[in-house]
Amino acid sequence: MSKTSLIQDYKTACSNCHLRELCLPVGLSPDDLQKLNNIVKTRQPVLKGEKLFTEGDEFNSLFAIHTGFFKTSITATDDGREQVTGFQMTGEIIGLDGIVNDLHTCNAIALEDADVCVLPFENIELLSREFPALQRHMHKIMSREIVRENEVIMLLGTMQAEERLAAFLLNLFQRSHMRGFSKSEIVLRMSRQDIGSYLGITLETVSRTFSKFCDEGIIEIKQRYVRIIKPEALKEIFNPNKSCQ
Amino acid sequence: MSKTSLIQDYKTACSNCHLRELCLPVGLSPDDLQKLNNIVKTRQPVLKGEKLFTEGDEFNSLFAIHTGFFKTSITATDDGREQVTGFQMTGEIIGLDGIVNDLHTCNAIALEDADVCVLPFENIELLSREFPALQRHMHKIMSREIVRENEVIMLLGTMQAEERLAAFLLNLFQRSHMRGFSKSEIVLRMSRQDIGSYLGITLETVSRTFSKFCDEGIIEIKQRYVRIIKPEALKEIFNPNKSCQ
DNA sequence: CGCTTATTTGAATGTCCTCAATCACCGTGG
DNA sequence: CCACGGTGATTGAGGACATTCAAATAAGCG
Repeated sequence: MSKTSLIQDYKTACSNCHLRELCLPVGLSPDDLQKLNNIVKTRQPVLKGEKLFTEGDEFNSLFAIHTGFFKTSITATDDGREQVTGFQMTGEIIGLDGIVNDLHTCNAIALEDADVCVLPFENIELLSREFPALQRHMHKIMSREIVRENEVIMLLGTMQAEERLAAFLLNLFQRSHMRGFSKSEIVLRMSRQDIGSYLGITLETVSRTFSKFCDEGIIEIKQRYVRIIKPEALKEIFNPNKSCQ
Repeated sequence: MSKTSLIQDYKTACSNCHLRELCLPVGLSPDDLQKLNNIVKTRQPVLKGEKLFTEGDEFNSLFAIHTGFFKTSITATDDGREQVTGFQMTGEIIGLDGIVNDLHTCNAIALEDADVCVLPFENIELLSREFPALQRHMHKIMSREIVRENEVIMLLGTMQAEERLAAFLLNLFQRSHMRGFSKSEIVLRMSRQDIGSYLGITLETVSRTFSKFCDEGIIEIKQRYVRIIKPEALKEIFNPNKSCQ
């Protein structure tokens, strides 16, 4: 075994990856866990601004984000309109949209330098047949994505700008906090344009709404640095009619 | 074997169901196909207006629509806002959102009298481990739902009212036509309120936009009956900048 | 046939968008 | 080190599209 492959084996082994609880928390015995290491083919770097995959690319693998931050987007076939469909961080899986037609139907772009674990889908299906716990986990991951998108649809269908931005911030901070970062401070990895696209509003409205929150003492914001001063106020904006029920 | 169970076996057998190509088109040998019949537990009627499941219900099964038409919706936790997340017709599978937390996270309501096949999820997982073709099919169904929701997000995030309604009509007619119905005529099963909720606009805007399409000779509409006169015009509205690219 | 609900249409209002200018930041090169 | 250009973000003013509120009409259901 070459030195290179030894290093790679070490680097890509799920069994001793500190992200496993986030990424593949299937309850397996230590022996079975070794087999799970076969699920990862390689670790692949993606530089900031680079595309991991694009609409129309052949689908072979899912990707688990080891480090870094991505956005996914789709573009209207005819005019060039872009719609950001999500932001993904450490431990999250991207590429699920590609399974149905063996083609990726969205773009995944790194918003900071990243490393992803390449999970060949054939491996996943093979191992899923062997390990019910892994099978169940894959089903849950897909279902979770469906539920997440349901929530985005709700946001886009019923909320106005301030509510959308409050929901966005709360969600981002919650996920960031789950990964061991501060509950109150964050550095946004995406532009105002990206936020606006995701929330179905213009970048100017994003900026104006941030400023409004700032004036009201709810957040502190300087460019991409955000600090939450009054989380309750954000939750109140997110659920405006709470007291009316 | 009692007469009842014989009838049920006959009624719910996938192997001789005329919808199989729509619902479970997995390439299996006749012998294997017999085993697939075990996937369906029962056939269950749902009357118009009844709920098949509700947010918070325990999740046990997916449902395949045998006959009928459903809407799925979610409601904001605090105020009562409803967001319609989709309309489902014959051959489509509902309930995928429930897998992740073993709880349904949306409501499924019959918009006309319906029959659904109850597919216990444990059966699906068991048979999926045995039949790679079924496993692959289930993955594709979930991925398809993710892609569908991506398209809804695009619609809600970037399109204006006329485009949304054009996209809605084209999608509905296409799916209806795939099931052997007319390419140009349809009877809507849902209210203007439901359409508006799905498209993120008010019922008044739905009505006004229908009237506008009517004035322009693109469609003919009388209450819930719709006839498409100029499908190209609808496609043009859906893709406004086609000629500019 | 009468009641209830769904749909259509109108007028006024409001939220967000568009267009435009200014400002802040970051990296580059002088 | 600082000036410079480019990109990203903020802010303002006017306008457009969709909403809200309201009334009238039509349709479905007992």
